[in-house]
Amino acid sequence: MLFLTDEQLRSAIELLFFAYRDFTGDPDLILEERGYGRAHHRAIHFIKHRPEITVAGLIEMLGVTKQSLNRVLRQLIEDGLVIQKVGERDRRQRLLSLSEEGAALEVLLSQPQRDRLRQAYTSAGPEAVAGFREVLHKMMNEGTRAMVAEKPRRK
Amino acid sequence: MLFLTDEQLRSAIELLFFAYRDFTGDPDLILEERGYGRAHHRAIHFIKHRPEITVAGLIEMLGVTKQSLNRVLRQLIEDGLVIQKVGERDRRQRLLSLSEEGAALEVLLSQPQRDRLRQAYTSAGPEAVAGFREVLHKMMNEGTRAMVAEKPRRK
DNA sequence: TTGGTAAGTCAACAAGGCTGACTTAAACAG
DNA sequence: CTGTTTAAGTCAGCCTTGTTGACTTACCAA
Repeated sequence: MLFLTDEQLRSAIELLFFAYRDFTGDPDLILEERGYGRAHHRAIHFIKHRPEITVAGLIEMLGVTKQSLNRVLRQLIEDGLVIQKVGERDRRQRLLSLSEEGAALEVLLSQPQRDRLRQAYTSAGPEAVAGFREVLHKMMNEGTRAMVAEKPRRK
Repeated sequence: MLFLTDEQLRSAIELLFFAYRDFTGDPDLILEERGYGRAHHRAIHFIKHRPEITVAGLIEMLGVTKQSLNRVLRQLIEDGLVIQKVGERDRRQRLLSLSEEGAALEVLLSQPQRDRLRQAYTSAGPEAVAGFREVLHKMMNEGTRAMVAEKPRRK
């Protein structure tokens, strides 16, 4: 298999490193203006796309500890970007969603990332995109795979 | 363009997040045993594949400050994994390369990542791989693109 | 000989991970 | 009803890895 040389694999490691670095670098300027970091961005992203997610659910998505998440979540709630609602089925739960202000920030933060992807996708074409998605999908751990929602969902 | 829906772009953001997380998670166990972190891994990777790189060159690749790199580089040199050689053309330069021990650790660290890629590549097939690489390439910033060496090189 | 450059270092700080211990409130099992 | 488990939140302390700023030493080059 010619496409599986050590050199191919090595350069894929670097491709991932550089592409991911540039990709995540985009929102940092906006975040910094508001005194937030990447951890805030990640929380905002998942709350946006999985409204009414529980704290435990968010912890699982992000793969961090409760204490680590709590630090950024507390700020976001205090600043009025994230809204907590007591669970109806289980009143111990706090269901999380974005306020209008929070949703606005999410759009602002993801805009440069979507622009970057759109440009790369357009230039590479649909078949390349399908391959891109397929490889990324197959790179994930078994348990992780289920976390990529193909359509927005609650939990 | 049907493949450029907002939903497609959003799920690509998550695909990248999860795939990259699992991908970089692999070597962490090995690193921890030796008291190293990801920063050490990155330095080792680039020194391995660009032997005789200068300190300034490495700083540029990694996109970190001299002080930040120095902390991990100092350890690696003290531990005998990285070797410094005074530059011949310019004696102010310190040319970096891995000792045998350092090279052995590099192999150990990159093994799970190569395994993961090989498995994903094999399962997805050559055309998907080509698309994967193309999109990643086009996602990078202009200036970053030149840093992915297609063949191992010095500098 | 002088000015710029490569490397290295010290100090201080911040973000964002972690563990461990503990509280409160609610759900659940018996 | 009682006791246990669970969801969330908090405090304290630690680590890694990034940052700025200031400064030294050695070397190159004009």
